[in-house]
Amino acid sequence: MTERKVRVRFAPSPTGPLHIGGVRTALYNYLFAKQHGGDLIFRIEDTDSNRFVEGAEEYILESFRWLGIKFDEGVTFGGNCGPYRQSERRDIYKKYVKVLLDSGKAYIAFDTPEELERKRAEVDNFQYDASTRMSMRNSLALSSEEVNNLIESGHQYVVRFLVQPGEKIVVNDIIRGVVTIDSSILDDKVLYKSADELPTYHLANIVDDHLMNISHVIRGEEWLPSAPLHVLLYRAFGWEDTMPQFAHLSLLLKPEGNGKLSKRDGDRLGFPVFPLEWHDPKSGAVSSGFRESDYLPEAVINFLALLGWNPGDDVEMMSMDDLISKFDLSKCSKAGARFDYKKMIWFNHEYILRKSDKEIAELFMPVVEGHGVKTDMCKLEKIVSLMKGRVNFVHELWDACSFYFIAPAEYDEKTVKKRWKENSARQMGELAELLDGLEDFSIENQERVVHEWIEQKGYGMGEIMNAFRLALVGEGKGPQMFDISGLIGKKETVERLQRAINVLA
RNA sequence: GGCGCUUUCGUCUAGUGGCUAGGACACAUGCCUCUCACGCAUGGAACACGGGUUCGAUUCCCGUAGGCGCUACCA
Repeated sequence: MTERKVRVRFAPSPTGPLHIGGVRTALYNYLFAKQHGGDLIFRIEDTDSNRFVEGAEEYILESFRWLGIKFDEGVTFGGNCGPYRQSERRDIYKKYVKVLLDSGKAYIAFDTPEELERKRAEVDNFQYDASTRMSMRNSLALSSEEVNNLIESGHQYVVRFLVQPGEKIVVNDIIRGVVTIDSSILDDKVLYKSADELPTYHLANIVDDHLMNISHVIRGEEWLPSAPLHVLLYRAFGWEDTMPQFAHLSLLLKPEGNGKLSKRDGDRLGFPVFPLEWHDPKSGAVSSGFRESDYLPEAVINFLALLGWNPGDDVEMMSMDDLISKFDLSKCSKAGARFDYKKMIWFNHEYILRKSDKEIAELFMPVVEGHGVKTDMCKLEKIVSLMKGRVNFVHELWDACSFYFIAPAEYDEKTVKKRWKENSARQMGELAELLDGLEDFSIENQERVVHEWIEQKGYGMGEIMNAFRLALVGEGKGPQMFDISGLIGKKETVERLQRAINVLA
């Protein structure tokens, strides 16, 4: 077999925000394409006009821009296989529906949805297939005259695929190996609806993948049961020799309990399941997104890549380039993976640690300004360097370090009880005087002078430092004391000391 | 119900016909220390069950059970 150029696609339906499982599928497609120097195509599968949601397509595109997943071809990206929106490919599908009809591989059926509904209610496990099709209203059971009359009198119809029973169909899956099923369990799937002149997923999918030269279909496990049908369709068109290779990915499951991951889990446990915040145009409901919840895109990518795939070594921190070089479809796990959002938070922490102080300071600046504080980048970078290791999210930096900008309005009761002793007011008074007299207010000099003074007076290091901290911070937290006083400056340090003495005395 | 997929610590997973079954998250303890964190160290914690095959099965085979998915004129 000649080596084919790798061409893969991500083909969502514009029915709402992009689920995080879909993001992972897109990511795996991207990694696979880039590793093989291939193309990733963005196709919109909007063959169900009833489920179209305004803004969904733009949302999906924006999500991938944020995550750094790039497409080579498709809707908004151009390419030679367009149009890439299925609703704009009606004429193409009609042509292939006719091919199937003419060759007897498909037939026309007039049964209305209501009739089928009734049938399903009457007959247990009713299925439109070899065992039932001759008793239904279709072009196999009716005379061609009747069929023509029905069409000409304006009856709506569908085109169904004619499945021959009793055949073993083999699907070769990169992740799961050989999957064999009996064609008898398949039903005569609807491929086309005259009502909206659009195909269903199955037909559109096969025609497009063929016409767009797709080499590998990497998609969710929910498609595995229909893979045999797809094989049959490739065969019916005579395209079996260029049929793409399949890889069916396991699904993402709830962090706890049973079932697949849903938006409700995120709401309940406090994490997003969508890349970006989504405002539902109909209900007005707002769903949180990773971006707005302050996750770094690199962290989301890294976490998602490892959910259902593992390079086989112990390395967990990987950039997009690392992932591209290491990714391996055959190493994807077969079983579903629970969405371990706590580990994702850890990844975010690690990425904050790895980013430069400057990068984090730039992300943090709007948060600071949002609290009505004006500061300069230089100071903020210093603060970030002292504090970034303590947080999981950039916005948490504010709670961790607001004391750099704002003097404590009150003093934490428990800390006061523990750290503010009988002698504290007097000692802090001495300290204020000592620091106020300092010419050189550098961290090093403060430290030297204060330590000398503590030793000379015979004070305890802890009693002084903890009371000092309470005065500057308002509670018992923060980095080394002189890193605080040094940054807020002599005047502010002395003022805060004096205020504490007055309030707590 | 039918069909298919699947099963290693609580979670994500590595791995093997013979190993003290490895790593990470989470959890616990300790160290560090002027506090709170970070960090570091240590610890507990798994081969779903029952039959085979085999000198020996977590690993191979068959069942059972659990989990997941599909079963639309949705994707």
